[in-house]
Amino acid sequence: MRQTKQKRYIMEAFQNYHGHPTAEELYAVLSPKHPRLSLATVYRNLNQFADKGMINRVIIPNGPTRFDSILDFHYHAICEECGELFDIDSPEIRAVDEAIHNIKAFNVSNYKIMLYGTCDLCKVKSQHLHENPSFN
Amino acid sequence: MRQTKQKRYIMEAFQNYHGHPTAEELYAVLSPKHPRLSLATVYRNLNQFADKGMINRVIIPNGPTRFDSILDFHYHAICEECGELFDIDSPEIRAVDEAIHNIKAFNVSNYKIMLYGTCDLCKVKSQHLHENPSFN
DNA sequence: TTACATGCAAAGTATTTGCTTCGCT
DNA sequence: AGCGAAGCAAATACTTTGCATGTAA
Repeated sequence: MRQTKQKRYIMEAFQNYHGHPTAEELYAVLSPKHPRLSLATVYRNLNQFADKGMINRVIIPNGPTRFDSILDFHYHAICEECGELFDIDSPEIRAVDEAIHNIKAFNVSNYKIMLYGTCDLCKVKSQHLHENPSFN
Repeated sequence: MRQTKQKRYIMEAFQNYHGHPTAEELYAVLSPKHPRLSLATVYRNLNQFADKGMINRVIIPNGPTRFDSILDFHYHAICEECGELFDIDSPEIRAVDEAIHNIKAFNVSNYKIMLYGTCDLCKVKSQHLHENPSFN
């Protein structure tokens, strides 16, 4: 993998990005400063980084692929209220992973899991709304 | 949901289809007998059936959505050799489901999981190849 | 210098939608 | 009769690819 300034720009923008950007989102950040950068290059490089294991691809059902800088073990969860993607880890999640490794059938070598629920912020919001319907 | 002959054709083709068809695959089966049937109608009806809980939508990472007639609890697994999608159930899989229900964070209300491994047929094939490299 | 990367536009894949017409109920 | 559904084509969303040019090693 050859060093290019595009690769550096993309990796830098990715690391400064809070959350889990899509290729388009990174392109939107980079495009103003680097008008000649093309979306295809962003896609190509993010895919290359992911293939090399430098970053994580998070496939979203019914949505664009997002990328994740956390390489350590964790799960992903989508908040059904706000649509945001979150990184999740806990002892209970380790227990899920362990249970999956116990599956004997099918030579299971790998898996993808996506959790759906409510993030902390949306949980608080709906509580306030419940207590005071004019809250927004 | 209004009764139409298209709905009947699609549901019938779906039930006669062995495995997990995509909208395109069902359309390919139906199109010769019903040349006026449109792919959009197949999509619209499969989505309607799924929304009504009559059939199951199986979202495939990097691939077209497949549909499943089994409504009972089970998981899905993709064979990494042949690409086929399989229905899976076993006590170990129930244990995974249980472990997921034990997750306290994020108010997890739902999840999607896809297992990757090797199906029985491909397992046998690769054993034969191992024992006799000319096997095919 | 040469092989890989980029930019750009075009194509690809999967699916949905606008709109007119059709046909259940 | 009225309104949801079908047919068709076009649009959409996301992503990849072909090809000429650029540039890192």
